[in-house]
Amino acid sequence: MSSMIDPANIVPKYYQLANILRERILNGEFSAGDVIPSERQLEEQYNLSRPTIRQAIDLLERQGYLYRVHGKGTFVSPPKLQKGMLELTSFSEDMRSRGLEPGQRILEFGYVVPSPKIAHQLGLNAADARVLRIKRLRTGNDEPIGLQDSFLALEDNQSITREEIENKGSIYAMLEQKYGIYPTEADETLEVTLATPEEADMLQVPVGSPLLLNERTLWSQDRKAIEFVTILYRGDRYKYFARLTRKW
Amino acid sequence: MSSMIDPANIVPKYYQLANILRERILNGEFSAGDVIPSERQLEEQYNLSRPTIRQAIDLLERQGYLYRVHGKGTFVSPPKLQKGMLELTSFSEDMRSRGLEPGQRILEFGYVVPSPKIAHQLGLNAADARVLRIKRLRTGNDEPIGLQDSFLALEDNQSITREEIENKGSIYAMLEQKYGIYPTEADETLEVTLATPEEADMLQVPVGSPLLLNERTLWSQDRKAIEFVTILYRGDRYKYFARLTRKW
DNA sequence: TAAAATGACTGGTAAAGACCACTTAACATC
DNA sequence: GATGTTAAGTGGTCTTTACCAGTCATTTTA
Repeated sequence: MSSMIDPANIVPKYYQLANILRERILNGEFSAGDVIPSERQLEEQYNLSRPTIRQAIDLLERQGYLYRVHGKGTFVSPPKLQKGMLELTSFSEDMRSRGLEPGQRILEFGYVVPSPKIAHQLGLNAADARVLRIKRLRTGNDEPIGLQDSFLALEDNQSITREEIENKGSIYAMLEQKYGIYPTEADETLEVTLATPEEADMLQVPVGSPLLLNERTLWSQDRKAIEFVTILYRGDRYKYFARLTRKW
Repeated sequence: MSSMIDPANIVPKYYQLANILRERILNGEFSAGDVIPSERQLEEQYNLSRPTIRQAIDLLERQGYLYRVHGKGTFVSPPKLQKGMLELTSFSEDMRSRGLEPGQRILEFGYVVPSPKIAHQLGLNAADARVLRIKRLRTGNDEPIGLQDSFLALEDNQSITREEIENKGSIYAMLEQKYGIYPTEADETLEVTLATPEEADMLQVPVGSPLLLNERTLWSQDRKAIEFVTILYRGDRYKYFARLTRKW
């Protein structure tokens, strides 16, 4: 037995159980395609009621670790489908997952009055709003990859400094640490554009080269718009990836 | 009261309740930001136990219609975030959601031995496998939009005819009706390419025009790979859209 | 021998009751 | 008047119990 449930722990039992089971999967005790113990067996093993067991399995099913087959059992998902559904990756996370070292050069930093389009995307009144604009050249292994133009809707009591951006790199990691807000939902579009002279210069490609334009609006867990960001990727160096799901 | 629970119905009660509540939201009875009746109130209104009520609300929460706040209540999500997570849209659904009438011209149809890359994507042994290849020119309002090349991994007892494709249009709708399999998960990549002479001819664009290449592997609810498909979109006519989430 | 029924497993749905944790507003106190 | 306190409301967790609905190997039956 890898571990047991601690009734005194503040962490809910179903959550503790989910963690234990996830461990047992990741440790290789259960591997892809294996049946895990039935709900009745887990009930005995961990001394929990079946609803609690089911709650834990529900969680792991939504996270992509397990899937159930009525009448047969609960099985471990193939590794392809693990790693948590879909990741709202920041540029930094994205680069690292591709084995590249993320870097950046800050081109603009400061508060601006948002354009009507951006105000609309962020659900703000253009009139009295001000948003933090951060424009950066993003690199992977020191090669230019994308031009990122970010517009952040911060609350009055929230702030981000240029230094923090320079040190941390990831805005999301910072918002999470400082204010406990993190992205939970995003609308994203991708389309093809051709490099303007200015863009071509920054990205070090010929004028008119095909680029991948990614626009994204991000919402936090309390349903407030956090950010509207556009990223212009070099067409020859970047491939967008997403994992889609529909499991209701 | 819009409707009541039918205990005799084969549809689970929690599912019936979720449908009723979704109706009440979409009808405008509850609007964005409103509190819906508390779980105890719903318990009385619909004569159900609280676990059942919670199961229904869980479902609507995952679908993005509601969100809960501990100690305060359950609220209707802003319309932006409704419409269910992320939709694995077929080309047909995709076009219709953009207000365009989907059309197609079948270019190739038949069983082929998959290339190593495609066999790998579908988790097959290239040697003894055969997959159904369907290559189509897809149109919106009769204008060419994309070149779709689809490779389907069908079971021995499953088949799709050219006529069915011509009449139905959507492969997914057909697989669901005939065999009860439907896509639940997909890996998707997008990148920029330039039109080859052949592609340019089909899509009616100049040779070398920028195109958006979308590659997708689809899995069914039982985690079997269903399809690997590439779609080459005209860069000037198509914008990819996705809604991303991370709500565990 | 082959088909049909059985039974023992699996997960799926549902009820009723209890207590905890968070939020809010009304109330009592200083 | 400002400040704590309390109580009632909310969703969050958990147990116990029951029965339904698929799956599959075994047994019975034709």
